[in-house]
Amino acid sequence: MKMNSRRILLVEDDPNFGSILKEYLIINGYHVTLAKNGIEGFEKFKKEDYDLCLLDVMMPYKDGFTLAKEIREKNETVPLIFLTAKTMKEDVLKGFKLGADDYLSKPFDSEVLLAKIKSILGRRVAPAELESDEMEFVIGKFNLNAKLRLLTYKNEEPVKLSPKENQLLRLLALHINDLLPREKALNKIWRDDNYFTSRSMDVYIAKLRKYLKQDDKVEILNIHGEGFRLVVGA
Amino acid sequence: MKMNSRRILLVEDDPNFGSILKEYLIINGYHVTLAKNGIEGFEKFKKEDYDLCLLDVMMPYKDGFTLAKEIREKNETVPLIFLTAKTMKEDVLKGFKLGADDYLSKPFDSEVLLAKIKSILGRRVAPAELESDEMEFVIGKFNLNAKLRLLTYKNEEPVKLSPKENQLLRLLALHINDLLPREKALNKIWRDDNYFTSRSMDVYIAKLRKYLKQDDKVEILNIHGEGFRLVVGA
DNA sequence: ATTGCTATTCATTAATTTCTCACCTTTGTA
DNA sequence: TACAAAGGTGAGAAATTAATGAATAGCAAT
Repeated sequence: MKMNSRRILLVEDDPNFGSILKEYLIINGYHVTLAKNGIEGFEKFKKEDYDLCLLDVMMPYKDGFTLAKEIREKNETVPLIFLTAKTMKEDVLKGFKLGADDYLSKPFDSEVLLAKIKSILGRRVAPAELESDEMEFVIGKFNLNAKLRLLTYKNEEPVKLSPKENQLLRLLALHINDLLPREKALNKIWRDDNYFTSRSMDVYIAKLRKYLKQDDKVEILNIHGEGFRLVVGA
Repeated sequence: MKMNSRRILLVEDDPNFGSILKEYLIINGYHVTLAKNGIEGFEKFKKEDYDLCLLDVMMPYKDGFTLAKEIREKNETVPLIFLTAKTMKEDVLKGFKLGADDYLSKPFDSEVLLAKIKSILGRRVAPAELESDEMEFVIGKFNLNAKLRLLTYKNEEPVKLSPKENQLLRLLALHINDLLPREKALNKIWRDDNYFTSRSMDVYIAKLRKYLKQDDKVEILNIHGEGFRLVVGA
């Protein structure tokens, strides 16, 4: 499929419509979190970074506008698209005032929604991706270019890293000499946390250790039950 | 009221509707140029820079889509909003593919239009994101003249490139030695991003590699899952 | 209608990446 | 010490993504 994986927060109280829409968006390469009301929506929004929010307007407990206002307080720029049953002009204008990027009346065509999402995300510069956009690291005698996924030892030929190897090493480098909690890496890179993904991560640690073996000042230590630590000795 | 009088090109064949809309936008602080058909619209577009284009779809001589295509050839980023009487899904999708930022069905509410215009102009990104207009490149022993679409090796006869070949090679050259993300190329050149356009791009990469084969210091490398990299060796 | 160029689609094959599992070692703790 | 949980690692299988020739479709200008 696509590595696209922009994160979308979908807040929709109708469980049927919500899960169908969620599926549709997932099929089209997005990473979707579904919340079934405004309260839950705001909780999820605070927990993770999203590239776009799709908000139903009519919801119990907390309507889409109130939610939008709260989201705007936390984040000035995240694009918002409102979904609404009725097409009332006042509502539309209210939505735009809250910083909506678009407005769709239900029932709407899913392809049109997709086109709008693409249009909005397409012209964004940097998505709410990683905590830092640092892409070059010095790790002992190694040099990591995370953008090109190249690991270079001294002046030798660079080694090509796979996406996962690259992300993991970059994350370790961001925490250099410090603990990188297992859970954090699993959430950031695998976006999932179960027995198998955890083992998968161990496999990647093994691969990285093999790459880093050339410089014996550099090693990846395990902290039992906690995570890993990339250390660069004196 | 507003000191940053943004320029809007309005192309609308109905003179009544056109001038009313024009007035309305002017009252709201925009600088508006009205063209009464596609031909005239394109003439005006070439003459001046605009911040946004409002295009009627159904027009005599030259419809809004054709005009949009021509505008896109000149300018990859200017926001386009289509105005249309009929709301046909195919039309909407076609519009988005041409790089529409939005789509409004007549009759629409002028305040809604205004809100959308504000929304679109408000989130425009800084010039950093604006592509350079560089048209001549040195790529190892090759020379690319992107304006004339000619690729020359040393002093040999230039090879004529097709439009797509040319755009792709130019984009690679703009990112020379650096990553050109697949998605970026697909959005810029194909304005769409699906399995088939992606394969199509691969085909073009193959063609370019064939052209560039003469200089073995020049190659297009793939970064699996990310994109391509035009490298010029030492 | 025909030609010529351009672009897309398709079919294969190849390369890369990720996941899973088996079996072994280490660590923490009762 | 002994047991359970956590970690280390090699070896494929499974899935994804890319390379590329060839057929097909589109389109503008004879």
